[in-house]
Amino acid sequence: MQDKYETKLRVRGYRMTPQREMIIAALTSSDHHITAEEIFASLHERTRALNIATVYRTLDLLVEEGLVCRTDLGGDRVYYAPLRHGPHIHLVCRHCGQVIEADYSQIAPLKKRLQEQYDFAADLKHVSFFGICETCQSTEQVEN
Amino acid sequence: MQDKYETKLRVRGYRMTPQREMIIAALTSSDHHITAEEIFASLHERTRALNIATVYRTLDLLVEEGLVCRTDLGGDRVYYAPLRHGPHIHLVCRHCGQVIEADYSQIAPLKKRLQEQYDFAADLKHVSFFGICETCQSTEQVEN
DNA sequence: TTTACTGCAAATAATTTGCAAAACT
DNA sequence: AGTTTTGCAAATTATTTGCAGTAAA
Repeated sequence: MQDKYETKLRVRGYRMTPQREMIIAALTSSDHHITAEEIFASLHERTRALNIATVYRTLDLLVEEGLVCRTDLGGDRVYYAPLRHGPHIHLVCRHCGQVIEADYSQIAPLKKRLQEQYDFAADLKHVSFFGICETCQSTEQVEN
Repeated sequence: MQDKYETKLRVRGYRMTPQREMIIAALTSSDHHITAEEIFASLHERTRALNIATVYRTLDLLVEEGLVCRTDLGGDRVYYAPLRHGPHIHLVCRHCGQVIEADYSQIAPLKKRLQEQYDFAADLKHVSFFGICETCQSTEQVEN
């Protein structure tokens, strides 16, 4: 699985290093969105051969090469995820922080309408929407 | 126009100060989204009786009181705008930075669908979508 | 007079960067 | 060997905060 990433990077002229291998492994083994800091923390407890700056640089590289998706899930940290699932929507609960992944087909009509009516080519492939999830709706009052 | 803001704040027990007046005036007179730094800069060139920290604190207050909308338009700064228009969508061009305001009705169906299918109450009142605007589409290649 | 509000300067905190040393190919 | 990549530590930058002084009410 990580092999694909490594092969692509090699083919494109990048070098493969233990650090990059670790980071890719951490990314692909996590099935959720993950921050640079989380990747660093999970790896750093085993080996000291990794620096947080390298994590950021590698993530930037992976995003630029289109192998990883960078997502804003609110808050101050940026999240990363492998692209394997393809486009999807993030439904981020403001109360419990849970992230539900909704089907991309949900916004296809919207994308079409924005193009037609505003001539705007919206990139909705990894959009995040904020709100309140089912569980928290029953607990909290909905301010909507 | 600003009077409404000031009245509401007074009624809710807040004090009215020259600084808050200035900030509210700057916000309401700007018909676009504006950053804290921009507000500060525009006011500070006339009077030294204003501090950037006060701008941030006042904006926080106005947002908490529901009088101003805080919006993430990508990039590292946060944008603010008076709520007068009511809910709307921001279409942010990644190329030229232009922000088109699209009608909220565009996403009403999406909101409904997310509620039905995922039991998720999405807050889409001031959503931003990133993409390429008409002008830039003809200039640039569309990576979509 | 009371206590909210402001100014100032220092603190945060995620991310970035310069540069010399290390290590892929 | 030659160039990319890394580690380290310092820089960046929007925003926040502690605190003492100022000013609404």
